[in-house]
Amino acid sequence: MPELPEVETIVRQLAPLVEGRRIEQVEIQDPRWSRPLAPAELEDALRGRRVERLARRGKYILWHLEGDVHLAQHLRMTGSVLANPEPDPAHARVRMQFGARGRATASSGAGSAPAARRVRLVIDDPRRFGTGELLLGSDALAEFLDARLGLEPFDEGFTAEHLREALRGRRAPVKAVLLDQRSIAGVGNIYADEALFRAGIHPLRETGKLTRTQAERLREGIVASLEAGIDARGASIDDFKDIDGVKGSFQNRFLVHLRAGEPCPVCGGTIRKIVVAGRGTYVCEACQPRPRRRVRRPGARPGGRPPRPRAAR
DNA sequence: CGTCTATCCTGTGGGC
DNA sequence: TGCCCACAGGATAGAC
Repeated sequence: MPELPEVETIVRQLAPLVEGRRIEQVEIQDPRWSRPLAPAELEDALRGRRVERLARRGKYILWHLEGDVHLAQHLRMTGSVLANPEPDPAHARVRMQFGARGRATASSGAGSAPAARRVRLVIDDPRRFGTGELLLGSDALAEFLDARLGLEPFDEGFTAEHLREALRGRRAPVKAVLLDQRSIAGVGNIYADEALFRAGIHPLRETGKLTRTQAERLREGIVASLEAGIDARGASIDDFKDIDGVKGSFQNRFLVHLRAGEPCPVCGGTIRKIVVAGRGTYVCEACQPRPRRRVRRPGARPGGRPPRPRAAR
C-alpha cells in the first residue's frame, strides 16, 4: 500500500517522463476515481494541458498543469501508475496518453527512450479506492492540502519541538496520531510500526504523555524508516509496483512489521501482533514497553467489555 | 473539538 | 480440492 516512500518512488520516476509533455488524451473508466466530477468533466479539464511539474505531498501525487490547474492524485490501497504497460493491467481505471516533447534534445543516454517518443500511462487499481481531485488555482490546491496534511517529515521544520507541539494534549494512542495525516503527512501503517519500534515507543502509549526525549527519538525513527523505505524503492507487500512494474524491496527489511512470531532484531524477544486504531500493529514489547493500563473510561464495566451489538444490516 | 466506528472495495487465504 | 467468508486498510462522514 503506497505510503510516502512508495509515492516518492513513483514520482521520482514519473516526473522526468511527463514533465513538459502535453496530456493528449485521458480516459477515466471508473466514475469513482473522478468523483464528485463525472469522468467526462475531469477528462475535459485535463485534456490538452501541458504538465509543468510533478510533485509529492504526503501520499498525494500532485500534477501541476498549465493554466494553474492541478490534479491531486491518491493511490490509496492498491493503486499503481504504470508506464507503457505490456500487457495491459487487469484493473485499469484511468488511461493517459502524452504527446511527444516539443523538441528531441538527443541528449538521452543509450537505452533510454528517445525524448520524442509518446508516453502512455495506465492507473491500475484493483480495489478502486484511488482518486483524482481537480483543483482550479493554486489557492484551491493549498486549501485542499492544508485541510488534510500536516508537516512533511523531510521538511526542515520537522523538528522534535514541532513534533512535540503537534502531539501535545492528544489522548489517542501514538500510533493513531501517526496515522492521522493532519499531524504528520505520509506515514501509514508500515512506517508507523517501523518508526515506533526504532523509537522504542509502544504504539498504545498516550500521545500527549511522550517525553521530550521520546519525541526526539520518534522524529528520528520516522525519518529513518521513511528514508530506508525510499532507499529500498518502497515496500511491496501485496502489489505495490513502480511505474515499470518492478516491486520494491523494503518488505525484506521490515524490523517488526508483518513479523509476528519472529525474533526481535534488537533483543531477540518475540514480535507480537496487536490491533491499534483498528490496524494490524507489530511490536516488540521488550523494546517497546507496554504502557500502564490506560485510564478507564467512565461507565466502563468492571467485568470485561460489554457485548457489542452487531451492526444491523 | 477530539476520538471512535463504519464504510467504501475486491483479491487473498485460512478453515473446513 | 474447492468453497466460503473474514480480513486487509487510507481516508472520511457521521456518531458520540
